[in-house]
Amino acid sequence: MAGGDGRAPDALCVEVAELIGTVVARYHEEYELAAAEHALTGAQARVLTLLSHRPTPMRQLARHLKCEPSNVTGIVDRLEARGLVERRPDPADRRVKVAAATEEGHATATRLRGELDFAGEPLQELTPAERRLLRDLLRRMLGGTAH
Amino acid sequence: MAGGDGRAPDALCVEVAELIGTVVARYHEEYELAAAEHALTGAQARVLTLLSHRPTPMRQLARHLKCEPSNVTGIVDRLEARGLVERRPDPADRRVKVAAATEEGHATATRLRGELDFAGEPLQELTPAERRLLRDLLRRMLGGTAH
DNA sequence: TATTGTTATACTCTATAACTATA
DNA sequence: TATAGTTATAGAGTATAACAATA
Repeated sequence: MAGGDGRAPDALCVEVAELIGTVVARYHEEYELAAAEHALTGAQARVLTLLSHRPTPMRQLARHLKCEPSNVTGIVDRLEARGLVERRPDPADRRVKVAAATEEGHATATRLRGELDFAGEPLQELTPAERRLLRDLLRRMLGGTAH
Repeated sequence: MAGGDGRAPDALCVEVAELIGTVVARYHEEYELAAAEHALTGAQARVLTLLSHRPTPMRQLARHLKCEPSNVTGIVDRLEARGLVERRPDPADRRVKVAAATEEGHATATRLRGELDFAGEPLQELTPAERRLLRDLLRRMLGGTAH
């Protein structure tokens, strides 16, 4: 951490950190709001979004969400009860269950994606050149591990 | 939202949106991790941080957290049980209870703050001029409502 | 009457541990 | 024996509704 190794806390860094905090807060607000409009929780919306990209075994889903596999059981249960997701067997390994979005699940995910385009509106405030600048700065900040 | 009003989804905007998503995810990871090191949940850490700035009535705390007042009762209960927070009467209105960090609460909040300096490390990747650039871009993006 | 805080209730998310069926 | 998924359990956060004390 900055300031934890003897450097004085830099006012500019603090301000940027606060701005990022604001971005994070607003991102979450919009995410939860958009999910709620489809009667989904944040966790359910995240799983549905993942599954709308590709069918995924339960275990792998847990790794993506960085939570225990037992949690995924419940989340997928609730999505399945609403007909948005289904469990399919894996022909190659009968232990594995592959969660996949149903047709209705895909439709919901698509509508969700449109509403979840957090950065879309704020980014209209910037010119294309500024967006490229922002992209490059964020890339540098996040280092090689991003993407 | 971009693309929701007829505009074609812009690859650059999508990329920036994904980068921001990465920032948000990393921010939360670090926040929860730092909180957990003090055996605090995210919500408890947020309340303790708020109270370390200033004592706050329960109702106002709920508004800050954007949740129902009944939730705050439980969070403050658990912080109070650990001696990090206390409830004080408001001399001006006997209905009000003012939650305040204890001495130990302030100490914990201070240690937490050092570890929570999310942007500190990543920002070291940027030059001071780049940091100013990033600050200005974020300010423009967030518009007048930030801060 | 309106407001503050709490209680009671129900649901979701979370981790841990034990279980089953496969491998 | 190891792995994939589930169940059981317990704790925490959340919203809703009803309540007591105070304004």
